[in-house]
Amino acid sequence: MPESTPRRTQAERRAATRAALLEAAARGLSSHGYANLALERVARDAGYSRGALYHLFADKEELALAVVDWVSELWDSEVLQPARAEGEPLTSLLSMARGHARLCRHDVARVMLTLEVEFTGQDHPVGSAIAAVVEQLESEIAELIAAGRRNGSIPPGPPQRLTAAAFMGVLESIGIALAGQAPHDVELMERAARGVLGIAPATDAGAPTGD
Amino acid sequence: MPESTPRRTQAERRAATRAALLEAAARGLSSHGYANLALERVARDAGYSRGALYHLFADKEELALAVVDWVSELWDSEVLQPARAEGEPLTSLLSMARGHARLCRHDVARVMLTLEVEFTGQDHPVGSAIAAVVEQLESEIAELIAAGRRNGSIPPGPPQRLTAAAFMGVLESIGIALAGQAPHDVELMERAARGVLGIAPATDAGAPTGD
DNA sequence: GCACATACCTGCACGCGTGTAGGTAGACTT
DNA sequence: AAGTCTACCTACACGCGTGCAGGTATGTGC
Repeated sequence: MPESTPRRTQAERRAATRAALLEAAARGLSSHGYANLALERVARDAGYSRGALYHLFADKEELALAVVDWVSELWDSEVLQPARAEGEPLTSLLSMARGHARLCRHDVARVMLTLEVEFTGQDHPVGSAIAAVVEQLESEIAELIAAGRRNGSIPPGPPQRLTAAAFMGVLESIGIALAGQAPHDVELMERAARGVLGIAPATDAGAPTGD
Repeated sequence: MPESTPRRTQAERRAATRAALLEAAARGLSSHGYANLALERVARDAGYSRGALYHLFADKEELALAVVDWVSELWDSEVLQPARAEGEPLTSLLSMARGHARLCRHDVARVMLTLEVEFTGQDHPVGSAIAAVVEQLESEIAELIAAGRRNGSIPPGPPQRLTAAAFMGVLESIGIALAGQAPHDVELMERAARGVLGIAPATDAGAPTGD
């Protein structure tokens, strides 16, 4: 939003509008996808007109790529880094699952899923961008799985790449299935994560049983 | 495809073209989504022109609804019915997981995921249609979970509706993650399914370990 | 075999969305 | 304080896709 313009420097204005547009674009992409997203809506949503948008971004594609970049960095700092801080591979993976569950409340994570689904099969720059991000994440996951299998905390199973892909998919799907839910989600996310890894569920006796 | 027209009755022609258009539309929806799907492409893909399409379907919406119906019935006969044939709830659920893994090779299952993602949040007739289908499936899954928990084959856990939603999500995500893969997918699908249900992995010793 | 119905096609009007050009008001330079 | 630069807006041209109307050819009832 352009606020009441209390005498700001140009750089500040630029950064502020850019951020507002990026956030609006992220929300738009998350719920409407790329092709079905009208830039008029994005700009209007952020409190500007399409002119401002085209002044800050070359075209629709560049805007989407910026969003992908932003989301990717968010995921990296909010989920990946904390997970890496854990020493043990399995603990790292479960930490990722919990972190992702938290992130999904801001519906930012939905952007990834939406774009991934929309572009799989095509070869569009935006599609390649999220594909690259996902690929990167899956590599990291695959390595953790390998390490966990080596030190015995994760039992053997299907090939690492496949398992990693499944792990990633589970994170995404459960994330959207439970977006904006009660803290149950963290437990469900962990159960599912353990499942793909082939690990027996944590011995929880006090879990709620019905609905 | 219109074939070399070896003297067919009108009903036959109608049915044949309708089927061809439906299949092409399903493929199109699966890879391009609804909004981004050009009917010219669909018709051309099926070997006809847009005129034929508008002759058999009132508009784009009706076509999409027909596809949803078709896919829903396919899922029902190929996955749900066999699963229901099993007596035990847990066995039924795992059967569903395996059946879905098989179906995903025909990329028909992708249609559901694509449309679901595209329309969540909107209130478009097509969105409501797949939402209804998914809702129906989740109900069925929830009941199976409840039954399994009652007879002790499935341990207690988060509320049934949530668990069912997660189960469904896992089916979809793993389905697309492994579309067109080797038979590993069935095992991975089962592991993940067991995971959301909170069940210890099957004691498999002979599974491949690396990639 | 003639009139009719139906499968299917081509051409047109309209809406919507992107990208661009030209204009205004506020910020930086000297 | 005058000139320039930049954030931002409005207005237009263009492409693309949907839906419809009018046409041809092929099956169907009498």
